[in-house]
Amino acid sequence: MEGSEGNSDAVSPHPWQSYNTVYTTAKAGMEGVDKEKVQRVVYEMSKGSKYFQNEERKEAFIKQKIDNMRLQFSKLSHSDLSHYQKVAERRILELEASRDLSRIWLHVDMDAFYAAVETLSNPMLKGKPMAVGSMSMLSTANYEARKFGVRSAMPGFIARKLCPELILVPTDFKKYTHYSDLTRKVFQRYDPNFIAGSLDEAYLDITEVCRERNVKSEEIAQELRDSVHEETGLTCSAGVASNRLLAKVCSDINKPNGQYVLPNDRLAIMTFISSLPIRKIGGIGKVTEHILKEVFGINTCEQMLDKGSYLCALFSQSTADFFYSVGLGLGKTDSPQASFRKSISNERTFSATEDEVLLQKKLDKCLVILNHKKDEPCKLMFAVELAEMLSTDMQKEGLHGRTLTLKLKTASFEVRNRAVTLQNYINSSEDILKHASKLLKAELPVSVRLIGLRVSQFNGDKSGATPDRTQKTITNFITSGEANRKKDSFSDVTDHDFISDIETDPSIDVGHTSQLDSRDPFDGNHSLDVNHQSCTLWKNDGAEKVQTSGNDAASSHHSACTEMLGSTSFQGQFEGENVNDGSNLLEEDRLNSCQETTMLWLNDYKCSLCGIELPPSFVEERLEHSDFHFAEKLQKEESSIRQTSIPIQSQDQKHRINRQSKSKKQKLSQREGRYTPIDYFFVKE
DNA sequence: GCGGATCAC
DNA sequence: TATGGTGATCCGC
Repeated sequence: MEGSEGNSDAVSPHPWQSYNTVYTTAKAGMEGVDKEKVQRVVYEMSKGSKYFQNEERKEAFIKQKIDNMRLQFSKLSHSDLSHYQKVAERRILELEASRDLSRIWLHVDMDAFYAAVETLSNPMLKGKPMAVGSMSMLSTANYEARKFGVRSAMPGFIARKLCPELILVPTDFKKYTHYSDLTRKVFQRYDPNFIAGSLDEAYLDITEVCRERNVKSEEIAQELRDSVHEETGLTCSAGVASNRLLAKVCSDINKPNGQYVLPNDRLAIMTFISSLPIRKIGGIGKVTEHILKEVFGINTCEQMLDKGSYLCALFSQSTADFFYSVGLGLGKTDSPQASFRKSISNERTFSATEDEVLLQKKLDKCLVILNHKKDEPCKLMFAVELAEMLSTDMQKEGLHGRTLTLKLKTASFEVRNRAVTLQNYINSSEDILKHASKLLKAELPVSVRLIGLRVSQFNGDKSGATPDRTQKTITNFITSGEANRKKDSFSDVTDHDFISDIETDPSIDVGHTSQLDSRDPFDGNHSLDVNHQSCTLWKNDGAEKVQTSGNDAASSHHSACTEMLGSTSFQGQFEGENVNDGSNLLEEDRLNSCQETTMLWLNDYKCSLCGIELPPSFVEERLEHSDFHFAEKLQKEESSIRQTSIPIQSQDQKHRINRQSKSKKQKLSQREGRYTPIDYFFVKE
């Protein structure tokens, strides 16, 4: 399958057309963009990269999924179809009966928020194409830049190709938080229980305001937007509708600096929904859109109802319900009290470009900490750092969890998760590290570009023990909005189970509105964002105290961590390293490494390759250091071979990856690969 | 309970 | 040179 893709690449005169990126989907500010050109540039810049290859792999997987569904689809008999037709009709009627037109929801969305804030603080940027982020990743772009096809989540180096004049501004999260706070003070005046979706958007139930002041929702929206502009200097867009799903769609319609009101009228809603592309709906992303289009020919929300019988035939009930509710324009209308986090995590991608000197400094620090930390192997450095950061974060919120998940992203962008559920609840860095190490060691050797740790199943989280709370009738399901499958869908879970945790945590006020999503996803310095990681109360001004108190500590901790993290050479260690766990399996590697060592150390303490000095007593450390050079050497050789490698080899790699991720047995066979000499390093991912 | 995938921001 | 981080949910085992 991958081979045929390669062929079509060579044959097709426009190969970029088949490279499906998310960058050309219709979004605000993308009108009039030469999509063909954007597609071509993105393709040209990506072609051949590890990232690109992984995208192709995923694409092939989705195609297979689509083929499978088509097959299932074609197998449906007439009697099947008539049966499903009845089921669908009944379901749709039930959902229709749950329609609630009594509330008025407003969705506010700041226009190009980060970019707009940066322009406020530096007026020189005004009118020029600009984006916030780095050469690796953009968080947002202003409207001048969007004209060139520059988009959020696009790597900066591709954006520069599309728009050579593009100005890149690094993220400054403190600034965005400050302005976000200002906007929220305005929101609060209209709905004290507003839902902060992220730093730059919020949902407000303006039913009461409209009623009390006897004003139209349209005027409220205009007034709110004017207030936001007056108090921040920033523009925003708003959408008003009978539920949150529709309000969100509406806020996008007249963006930027505009608004759209959809009346609380069934006919108006059905008309509005009828021609709406499904991709506009929150929860329907690239893949779902693709599947629905390719398998059922569904492009608009209305068609969700037309093809209702197929949907309930091939999807689960909850998924089909979601699709139907989209077709009917139904959404959440309730005001959730609070939502509690269900997991906490920490992950880091290692930069591939690392200065040699910097690298050495890191290694030195590694050794210091290594010594301090007793016997922790050097290559678990990343895990050490992550565990410490995670533990710190957990302690800030008084969280204890019993499930630990290790996330790895290999050099070929394949993502793997490995989890354990423990008897006891943990939150110390030592405990986290102990179990993370086990999980990690079981995966070695592997070349990784990212490591992540996540803890879930918190002490006091009884959601699994009270399934009756989440088991609802179909009517409840829709009216409470769970059919939307969106993040606060469990907001109706009562909070009595969490009280013990909350009360012991000084940083959390009872009755708070949580903002789990407020962390800046793109900010390299995101650790600064302590306040948004914990639950913040917007009903109280006390939240601000929490913010400032956490920042400094996190900041200094972070800077120490970033210096530690991220180097190609360390990645190499994950491949060629020798874990000091006494395992016989590893002994051979260790011997090899010792031979290297004797060649390496001058007068028993000075490295002949880089000059670092490690006292004779630092036996383990010197061994690790040797491994480092050894891995480095291997990697250099590997990359030089890869540069001249032929496509067949990468095919081979893919097969190995696929096999290996299939079962645990395969993982064992991979481990046996340790006995294979050098060329082993060239074929694994 | 685990792991892969999808989605949002 | 170079394609992120955090959290949630669903599905199939």
